[in-house]
Amino acid sequence: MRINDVAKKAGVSLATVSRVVNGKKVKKETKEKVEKIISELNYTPNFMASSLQRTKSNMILVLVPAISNPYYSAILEGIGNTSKKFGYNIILGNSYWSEEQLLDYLTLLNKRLIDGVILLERISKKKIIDKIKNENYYNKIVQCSEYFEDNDLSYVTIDHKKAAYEAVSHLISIGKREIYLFSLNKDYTYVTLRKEGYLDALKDNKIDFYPSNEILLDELSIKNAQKHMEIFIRSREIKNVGIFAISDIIAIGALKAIKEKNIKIPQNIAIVGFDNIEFSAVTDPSLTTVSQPGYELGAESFKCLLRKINEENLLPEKIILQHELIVRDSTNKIV
Amino acid sequence: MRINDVAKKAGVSLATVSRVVNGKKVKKETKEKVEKIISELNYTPNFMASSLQRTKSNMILVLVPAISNPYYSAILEGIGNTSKKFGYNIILGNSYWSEEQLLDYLTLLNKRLIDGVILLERISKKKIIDKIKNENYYNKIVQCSEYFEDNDLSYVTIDHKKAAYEAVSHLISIGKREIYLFSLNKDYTYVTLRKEGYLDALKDNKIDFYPSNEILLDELSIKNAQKHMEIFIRSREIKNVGIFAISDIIAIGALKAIKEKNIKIPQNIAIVGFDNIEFSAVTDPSLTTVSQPGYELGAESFKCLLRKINEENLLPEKIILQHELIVRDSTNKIV
DNA sequence: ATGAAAGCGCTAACAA
DNA sequence: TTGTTAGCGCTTTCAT
Repeated sequence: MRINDVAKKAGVSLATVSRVVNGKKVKKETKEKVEKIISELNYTPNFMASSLQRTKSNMILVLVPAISNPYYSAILEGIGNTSKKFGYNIILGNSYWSEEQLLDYLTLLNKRLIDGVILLERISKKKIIDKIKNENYYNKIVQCSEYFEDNDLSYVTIDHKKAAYEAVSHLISIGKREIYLFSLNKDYTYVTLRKEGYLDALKDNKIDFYPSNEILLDELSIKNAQKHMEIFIRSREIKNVGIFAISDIIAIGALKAIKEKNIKIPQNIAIVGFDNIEFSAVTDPSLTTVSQPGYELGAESFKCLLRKINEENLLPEKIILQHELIVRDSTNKIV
Repeated sequence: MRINDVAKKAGVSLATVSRVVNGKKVKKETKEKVEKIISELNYTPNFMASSLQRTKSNMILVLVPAISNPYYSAILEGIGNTSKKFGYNIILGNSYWSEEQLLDYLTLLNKRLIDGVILLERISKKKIIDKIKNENYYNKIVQCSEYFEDNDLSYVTIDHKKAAYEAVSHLISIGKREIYLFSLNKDYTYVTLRKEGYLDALKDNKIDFYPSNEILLDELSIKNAQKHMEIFIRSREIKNVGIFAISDIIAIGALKAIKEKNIKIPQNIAIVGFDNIEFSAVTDPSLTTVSQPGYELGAESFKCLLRKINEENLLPEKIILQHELIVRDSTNKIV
């Protein structure tokens, strides 16, 4: 079933059918006649043929480190709904934290399979920057949430530093002065910024920071966080501790370990997470956390990418959305 | 940068370059020469052009009701890793439980954008069956986990009925005889089968079933489950109750409501979930649940689809993988 | 308003 | 082993 079959049956040229299909100017009667035949024959244009000709696929890649983190689902929903509205399809890529995989996925741009990329994974190694520079992909990539600060790259994110500052200040406001940072041993901008926010909050409250205040996980997983919290508890006296975990995943694992030792929350340990994933509301106790506007992050990222693709705004855009501290029982004295 | 540019620079015909790119027989020296030029020019074949010619895209669609359910992440990992190994890319589709969206996604087959579909969403309405029949898509679709029983459609799943039977039998074995089913008010095969397993277990233990034993949620969400469990608790005396929730999402929401009322678990309420999502291990108490082999379900689904695409086995395959009951504290008397 | 024809970049059948 | 050439199915320019 090709455009030619439709043309013949409708008694017009294939150019006319193409015009009808693409909503170009065609006489009303002709249009109706052609549309009738199209639906009779159940004709659907061949995606490859039209993409090849238009040198545009209307597909974009969304690349995440690991889809298993529910934090991404709201973002994906935002991207998915918005992109659909504009006639785009999404390819989802999982990098599994690997730079090789990321580079591999970026070749989809070279293949002309995708028109652009929304990147939730970090841009690290020189290799990746070089590729972006050499192939001039500055207008084909928008970073979302995580970002690499570069004069020519756009991103949509939140103010991670400020959010962390507020989270830690909250711990201080409920009387904690011994505050630990549960973080990741990975070189992500958001990790660095959240640590900076943590440090600033300590400083502004005249609390000293010691390297031992920082617990670094090699891997972002509930189990791993649980393990590290068990060790943490075993290795010191717990009296009036505050924990700032840079991800709900970490906070939830930690919470489990704390509960199992029957340590009073928030009296002896208060804990704040980050991301406000759905599960953080139903842990026991419920988890105080920073809510990121996931859906909007996704939606705005797509719109930003679309501006690049359509060449409506080729200037780098740096968009910061609002976060919100959600106070729940893990830091609530009234419990 | 086209294949022709490579051909000219290498002093061969474009056919030869094509052969090198596609790993066809070419004299070793020619091959090396061409490969050198390819990497010099940084040539990547145009996906659309080769797909158009080969009438094959090496892309498949994976369609889920809602990516926010972590149950899907292991399955997606299985599909993703396996498909990558065979040179396929994945498009992820979210139907958001809507048949219209599903139908919409299936048109990607008509557009020749995808070679096949792994369906984790249900096939319901006549419309969908008709489409599959009319377009003869029997060999382009493999169902995974959820399935519609049809003589000509393949699927990869577990024995939902047996798994539910074991879960409920377990509740009975720890002394519960008042057992409620927390389920979904949706016409999914897996929902029906899990109910049948539940009913069989009751029957085999001479426990009567009353319609009031079944609590149906309109929507699969933690919040919704929590709300329903709150109503449940308010409306009856809780003494020695067992709950079988057909999804961990439901069980986790319910658990939160139970905890908030300080009802003893498992003494007064014991609860079993389904899916063994990561969070079920760190709820308080940890959740007894049925573990599905998510990664394998995904991997096998892809391999099955590949057999259809490659016409290696066009017979419908009905593959049942093994599940496992994971007993944790929500049903463990020793707690 | 419509048609004819060139060509998007590639693969594969056939020829040499 | 390699080259020539005919499309894959569509969009778009240029003519009419």
